[in-house]
Amino acid sequence: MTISERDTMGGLAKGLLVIETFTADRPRQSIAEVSAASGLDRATARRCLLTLAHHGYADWDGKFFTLTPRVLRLGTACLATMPLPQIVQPLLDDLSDRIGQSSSVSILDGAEIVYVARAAQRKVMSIALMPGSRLPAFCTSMGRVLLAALPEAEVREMLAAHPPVARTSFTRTEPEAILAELAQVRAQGFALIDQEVELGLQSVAVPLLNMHGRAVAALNVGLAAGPTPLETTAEGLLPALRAVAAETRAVLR
Amino acid sequence: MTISERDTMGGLAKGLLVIETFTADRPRQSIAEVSAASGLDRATARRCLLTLAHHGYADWDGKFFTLTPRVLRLGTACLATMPLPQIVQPLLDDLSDRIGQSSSVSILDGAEIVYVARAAQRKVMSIALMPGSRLPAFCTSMGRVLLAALPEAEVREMLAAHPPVARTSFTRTEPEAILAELAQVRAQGFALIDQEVELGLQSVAVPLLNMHGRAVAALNVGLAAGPTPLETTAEGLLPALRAVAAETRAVLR
DNA sequence: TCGCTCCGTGCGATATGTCAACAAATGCAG
DNA sequence: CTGCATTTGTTGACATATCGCACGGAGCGA
Repeated sequence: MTISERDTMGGLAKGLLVIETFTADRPRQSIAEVSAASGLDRATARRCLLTLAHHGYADWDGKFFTLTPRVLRLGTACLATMPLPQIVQPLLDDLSDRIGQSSSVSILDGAEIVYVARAAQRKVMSIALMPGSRLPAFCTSMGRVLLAALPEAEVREMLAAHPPVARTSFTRTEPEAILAELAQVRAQGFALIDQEVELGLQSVAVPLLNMHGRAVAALNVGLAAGPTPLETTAEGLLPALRAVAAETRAVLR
Repeated sequence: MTISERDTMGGLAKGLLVIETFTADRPRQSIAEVSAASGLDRATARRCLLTLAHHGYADWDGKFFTLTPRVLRLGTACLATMPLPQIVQPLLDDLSDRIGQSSSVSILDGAEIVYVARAAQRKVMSIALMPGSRLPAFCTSMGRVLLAALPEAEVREMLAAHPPVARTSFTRTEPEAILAELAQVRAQGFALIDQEVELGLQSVAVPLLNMHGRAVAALNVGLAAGPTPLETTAEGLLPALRAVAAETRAVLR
């Protein structure tokens, strides 16, 4: 059950590391840049890049490497293995249609939430969210719901390892304040976020439990901040959210 | 420029192959299953899987392996390196808003188109499309536009390598018919699809050219099939599509 | 020309793939 | 339930691939 150091392939891990060095800031990299970004030897980085290029995962103009859409296939191979998106997408579409707001489903990956399905309605967020998009867990409604399902010690560790960074003046960043919020979320069964991710954006999230009662994902709806208190608006939305959660429960494992 | 067999890492290629063996049909696989699906030796497949698990790309319950959302990060690393999605997303949002239909941008990857940005409006398609989703190029409006930009010999080869499969009774599958369509698309500068992907779904696409005049992507809008002839509806939509294409041209490389 | 950085390559040490053997698990027939 | 056949996971040994280091050469700016 435990993975011994002996039966693991360094080359594979290094190659994946190389892929991850490509970011929006560095879409085109030379061998030396990848080497610096990954900490690998230049010769090794070169072999990784050439391998990626040879198999169509990267393009090479003799100097710079770029990732190709072929790499996307890896990610979607993963999304495709999740039953969740397929199950919830129609429910999200329907939900968004009825309440007139964007709704999303995400799961937790470390200290981040990953969107796995989304029905966009009107645009309130400045950035486009899509399946695969990531946001920090600590300041999002879905993140709060998912963190609340974890042992407190684990969350404390996570916050220490990834110190919260404020995104707006509303963002709570002190670990103790966040843990207190989580306790409340745990008690009330939903999370409210008021402009902690982005100014003007509020949201409500509930956990999606599987058949064993474990929170495997979260469902939220976004709102444009208005004069109505968030609590009041949330009251109105929660039944619809809970209805979706109830519908999915039986089919999630 | 040419990649010699000597400077490639077998392990990396094999690991990526292993990741790609996970599909919607086979989300949970044992070592032997992966070995069979990838053609690798059981011992090798085991090492790949253990490596993936060790680095958080896979989960292991002692018997079956599953991919984790960590793998998604590879795909999004790739999406993030593309300037295209960020550039076109706001334009798509605006376009969809004005014409009241879903619009998307995709690029060509082999014989498939890959969605890189999308503004969903109402739901006409049975399956949810999202960035990263793939459809065959030969029967989609965006695919036709992108194939039309390729040398005919290349398309002919591609059609031979990936024989078209009919998705509806409207789908053209004979290579010659498709090539004829492509010639027309090339001549008129846009593509129309009438229920070749899915019954009840029509669409119009135009190429997005970069500053050098090369078609690097395609833009489309979907329509619910109705009594109005597709040509007529398309007439009305094309100016808006072309306006977006013109706006993006200067910034695409 | 010099100094610098970067790319490609040769080499010894090490990691790793392949193959075969083995043990445990599984399935099946009676 | 038993015995047998088959599949599966794991391990060991050996040949080979690959890593990381070091070096040489090319490009480039001063």
